[in-house]
Amino acid sequence: MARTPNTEARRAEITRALLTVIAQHGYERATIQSIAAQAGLAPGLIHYHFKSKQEILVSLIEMMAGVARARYERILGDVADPGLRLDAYLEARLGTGKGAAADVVAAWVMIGAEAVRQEEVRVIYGQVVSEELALLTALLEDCLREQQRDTRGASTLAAAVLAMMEGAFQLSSATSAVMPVGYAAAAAKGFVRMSVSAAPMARQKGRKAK
Amino acid sequence: MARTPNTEARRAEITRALLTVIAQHGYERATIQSIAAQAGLAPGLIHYHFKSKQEILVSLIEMMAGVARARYERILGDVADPGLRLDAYLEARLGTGKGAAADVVAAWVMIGAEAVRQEEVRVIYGQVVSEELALLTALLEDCLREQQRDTRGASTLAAAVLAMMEGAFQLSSATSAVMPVGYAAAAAKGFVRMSVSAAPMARQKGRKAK
Amino acid sequence: MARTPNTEARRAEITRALLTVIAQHGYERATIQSIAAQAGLAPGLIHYHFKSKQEILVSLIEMMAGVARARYERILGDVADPGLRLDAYLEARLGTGKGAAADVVAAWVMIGAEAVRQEEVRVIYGQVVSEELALLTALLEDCLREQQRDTRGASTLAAAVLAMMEGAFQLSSATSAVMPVGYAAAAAKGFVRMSVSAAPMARQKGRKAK
Amino acid sequence: MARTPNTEARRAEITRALLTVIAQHGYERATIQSIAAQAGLAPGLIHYHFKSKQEILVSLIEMMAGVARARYERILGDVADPGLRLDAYLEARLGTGKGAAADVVAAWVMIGAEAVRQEEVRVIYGQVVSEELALLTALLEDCLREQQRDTRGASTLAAAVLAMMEGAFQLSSATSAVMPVGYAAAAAKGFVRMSVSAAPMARQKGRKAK
DNA sequence: CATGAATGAGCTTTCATTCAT
DNA sequence: GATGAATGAAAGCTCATTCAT
Repeated sequence: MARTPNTEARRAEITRALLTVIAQHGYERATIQSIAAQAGLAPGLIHYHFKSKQEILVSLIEMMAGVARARYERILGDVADPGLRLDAYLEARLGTGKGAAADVVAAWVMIGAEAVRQEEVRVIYGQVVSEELALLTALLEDCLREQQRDTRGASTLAAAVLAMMEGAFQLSSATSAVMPVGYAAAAAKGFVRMSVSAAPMARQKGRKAK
Repeated sequence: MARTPNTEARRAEITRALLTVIAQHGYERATIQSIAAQAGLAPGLIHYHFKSKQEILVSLIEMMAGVARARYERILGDVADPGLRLDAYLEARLGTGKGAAADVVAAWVMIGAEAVRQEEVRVIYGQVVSEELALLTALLEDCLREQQRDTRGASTLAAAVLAMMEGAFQLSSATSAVMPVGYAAAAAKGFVRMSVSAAPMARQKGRKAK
Repeated sequence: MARTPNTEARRAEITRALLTVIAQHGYERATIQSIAAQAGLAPGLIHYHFKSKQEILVSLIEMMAGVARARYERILGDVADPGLRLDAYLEARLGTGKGAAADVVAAWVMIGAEAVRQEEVRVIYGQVVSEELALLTALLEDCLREQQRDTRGASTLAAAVLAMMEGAFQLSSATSAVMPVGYAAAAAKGFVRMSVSAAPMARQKGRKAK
Repeated sequence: MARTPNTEARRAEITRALLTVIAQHGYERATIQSIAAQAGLAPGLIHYHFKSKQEILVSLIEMMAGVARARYERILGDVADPGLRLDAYLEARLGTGKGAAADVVAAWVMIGAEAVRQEEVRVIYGQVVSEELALLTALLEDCLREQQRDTRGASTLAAAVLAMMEGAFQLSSATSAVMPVGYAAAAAKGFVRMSVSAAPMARQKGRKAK
């Protein structure tokens, strides 16, 4: 008798539409009209499912974080060797498959810019970055530990790798043909490998440094 | 009754005002009114000196590029040793002095986002990035050459370092207290040093590789 | 499969919900959604039972008039003495029990404002006011007649008392702690008593003045 | 060289336009477009001179309060006798001259309704009502004192008279031809006169009751 | 050159009403 | 009867740009 709710599906559609539009025009220029057009919906419907435009943005960030999380779990579940796991991670993030997801990358860059000036976005963006940093730090610690090296530099190293990734996204989105193709994944892998090899050995008889 | 033309000075004032405003609010939200207020000028005067808001943005990018260029020439003029020159460069870009110029960094991040969606901005932004890439490549080649190493990987390495720099700007502007402090300069220096050391030796009697 | 029609009950629920919402937000801001929420019903149901939002307002005015009418009949039925009847009426309208019905008073004030600008509301509101005026006039005439006084000033006097009542509603709804507490009932009673006492005596042998 | 500011004049024009529109349509339906049209201005100009629609309303209330204040000072300055001053006041507020200012009365009624639901409006409205109450109380105290009567009931009496005035405004705006014409001024005068005469005498040898 | 008012298009958001289920 | 999604026409507000003074 009653109508079946479809809010979750609609919210997902609208969120996806924002991703597409934001990748091309940025958040400010992603008008409700354009989001609705992209989703094939009436403009008024957007605000039926979302209280504000900002809320769609929050939903998008959460969606992207969720997708990334799921992907890593899948990828990392298949590989046991720490070095290979790290390579797989970097490949997944920076590798050539990226071409298929240019709009995801561009959208992420736009979200990063929005985080600079909007408190609420900054908080959520910071959480996602934190999570990523923690994941990367853990992967690096595994590599270091395998080689009986001191793990204390892991988080700094992770931050540098994360910066390289974010910068690669930025430059690939904002410049055309300026940057050498495919440099990022190789460079990041090399950076990590060299850094791990250069890390000091853990103290012989000590337990893990706290 | 002849007036001293002050157009150039006014343009510079307005351009600097845009830098301040854009760092806080982004380009879209940097209204003519707010730029004028920041510069202490009447709103109507802005469009006397600039044809459009976009033109101020272009002027800002050029100003930032010019300032950077001047600074590097000064810094690099004092140092002869290639390794030290590179260190000086990275320190200047990523070092602790950056705190004093947080708004410059934030403005640059905003400009980068604007480049994603505006053709004209993208072109100029790309030129600046290209220049930076060329400078960094040259610095790296000097280092490699000094150690009789093959210089062919220089531009790829430069791209990776540039990405790390841009990413560090982004993350420092968009997150608070998420990233370890001061990681970027040290990491970039280490990355460069290791990469140079790991580069293959140039062929002994060969001419420069084409 | 025959359903028990519950339209009348539903209409009453919705009408009561409008009273609550209108008291807080006024008629314009009393959205269908908020009325439905207040009534615990689905939004779509409102327009099943009412053709338009305006129709709910009309229903509310009629309901309030009906409630008032029923109350007066009950109150006035118990008292025989004209002076006491008038006092009972004024007490019922302006007395301290009013606190319990602050939302009824506020809603009535909002309806009064709506009457200023909507022809249809004005007509119904005018009918209710007319009825009240007639009732009050009759009560006053009884008092005057009991003291063998001329009843011709009754309707003017009634109008003044009605104005005082409406104004007291307005001021109690729109100001906090500005007006002395409980002034209205006492003042109105005093006004009426003095006015009745001051009215000229009816001509001895005359029939009732028409 | 510079353009002469005309903001104050424009603000006054816009405020006057709101008065006219609000009298006909209420505050909610007084759209920026309609206010601009009434004032003969471009819609965008409204928000150049006022930050928000609400701010125009505040300006209107202040203007009305100012006008009333000025009028009373003029009227009351000419008359010395307390009883005549009170009559002059009531005549000015409720008398037949009111017809010329029907829109002022209607606007005031609409503002009163707005005060019920908007905190900010309620505060300002309350201040104006307070002022009026104080003025009326002072006038009444003068009358009572002249007759050596106790002045303690003045503020309650003033409140009742004020309520009668506000109610008369309401009923004259919201009903057509329901209320007897011109009842209000006469009734209020009578009410006041009787009340003053009925007030207890001040204690013989006492100084003025505090 | 300088000023500040003026313009109008476009934005997000609200909402009465309709309708498929 | 009942539900909740869908629609589209405003609404208030912002703002780059223009222009009279």
